[in-house]
Amino acid sequence: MTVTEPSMRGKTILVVEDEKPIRDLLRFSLEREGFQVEAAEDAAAARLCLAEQRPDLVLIDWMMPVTSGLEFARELKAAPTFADIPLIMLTARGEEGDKVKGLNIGCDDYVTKPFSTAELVARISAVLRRTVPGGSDERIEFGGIEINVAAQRVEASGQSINLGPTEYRLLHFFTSHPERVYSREQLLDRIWGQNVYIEERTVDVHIRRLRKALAPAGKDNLIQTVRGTGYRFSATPG
Amino acid sequence: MTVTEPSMRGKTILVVEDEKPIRDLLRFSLEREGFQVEAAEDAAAARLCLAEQRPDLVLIDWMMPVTSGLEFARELKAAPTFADIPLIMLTARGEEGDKVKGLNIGCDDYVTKPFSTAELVARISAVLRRTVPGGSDERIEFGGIEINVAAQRVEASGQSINLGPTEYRLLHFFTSHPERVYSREQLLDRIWGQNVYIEERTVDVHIRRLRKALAPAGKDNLIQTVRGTGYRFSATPG
DNA sequence: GCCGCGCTGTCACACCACTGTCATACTTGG
DNA sequence: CCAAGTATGACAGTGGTGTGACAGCGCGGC
Repeated sequence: MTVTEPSMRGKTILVVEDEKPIRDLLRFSLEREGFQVEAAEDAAAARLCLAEQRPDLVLIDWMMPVTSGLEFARELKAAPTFADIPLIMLTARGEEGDKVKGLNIGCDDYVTKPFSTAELVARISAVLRRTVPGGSDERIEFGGIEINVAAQRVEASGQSINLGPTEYRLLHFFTSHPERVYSREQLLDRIWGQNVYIEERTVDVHIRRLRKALAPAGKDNLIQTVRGTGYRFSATPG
Repeated sequence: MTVTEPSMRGKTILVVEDEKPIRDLLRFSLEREGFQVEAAEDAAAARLCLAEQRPDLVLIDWMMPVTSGLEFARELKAAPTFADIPLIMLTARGEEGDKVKGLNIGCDDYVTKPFSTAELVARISAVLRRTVPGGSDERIEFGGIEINVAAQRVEASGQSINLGPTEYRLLHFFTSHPERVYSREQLLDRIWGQNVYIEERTVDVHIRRLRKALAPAGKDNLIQTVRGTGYRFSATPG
């Protein structure tokens, strides 16, 4: 029985799990649902997979030797290239809840062991569904700003723009979602990650840093403030 | 005490629940948090509500006579107009299969009964938070005024209109409820939110500000004064 | 190890758009 | 023409936003 809808089929999932039986179970269940599965037994192997192919979702076991799942998750979220890949963690019962949430990584969901494969698949589908299609494009252009995603390089009005990781991700998000208002809260969710506890005003600061970086190219006015709501990236002024 | 942040205030929630006590409890708890609540006791009534007003979120009880919650959820997600409205299901404890089916249909979260209202509100807020306004490029048009909900932008007669937050909400309300008189009190309730102590005359002032903003486009006459009653938004003069 | 550097999140302060209220002028219906 | 209802302009307070500064952190070089 395959409950997964067509849009999920062919999505690649990277499974990071040290115990072989569980790893095999996961691979079996997920492949039966039509997912493409890459499996890694530790963080090192996972890094190799990531270098080779960008998965659509990463599934990480909380308990792992050498580099723990938490550390690896943090590592992923710190890397601008991978930070926007959705993340699901496998935790043992009892580790869940406040303890996990307090740890400030931005993962998208938790599944507690023991889990039913049906629930796991359902949650994976749910996360993938709300993850917007864009992301792994080679090149993005909007309003005279050009982003070379592979090289993580930004150009505006012919000149090259130097950005910190967060500002890069902000701009990347904006250029792929223009002409829409986003609240500070939504920006935190989508750029810093879900379940991350950061002051809303911090968004303002990064907006300002991004504007400052875009100013020399005269592109800072693309970021518009919508008072009482949030920010909007748009080509038309006003 | 209201824990809900301002951005949530005024959001409309459609509650579909057949048992009256629970329905009343939900209405009470949600309204206390500043949500606008529409309640329906079965799928048929819910369809009526949907036809009249588009809610920001739908809360469906799993167990319902005639059309089950699952069926109704599926129906919603199949309709292009409503598919992007976030959905939360109320399920009985232990029905893990329900959870899975729900998530597979595309519902955004589920809450198991018995639930604490605090948890319910938290989950509703979480879902609303990550929902972008105007999910499917929603556009409202009336009498030559065009509102781009996603971008929170207004155009009239080709020119762009700049509005403050309150005027925007006013216009948004009017364009989605045209050809009908609203008293100052009703407008205060629906735009400022209930339980707010504000002079009724204040409505006049904001009406005037909105008219002023629409005047350059010649659209200020769409807002009509109904002496002794309130205001009406209408295309036909008089 | 120690240092310097870049990046991050937070704060305090300043500014100004927006808000709610009032006083006054105007309109309407009886 | 009067009384009640509404439009309008002005105004002070509020709160949302811009901005510079700063301490903590991770990292690479020395």
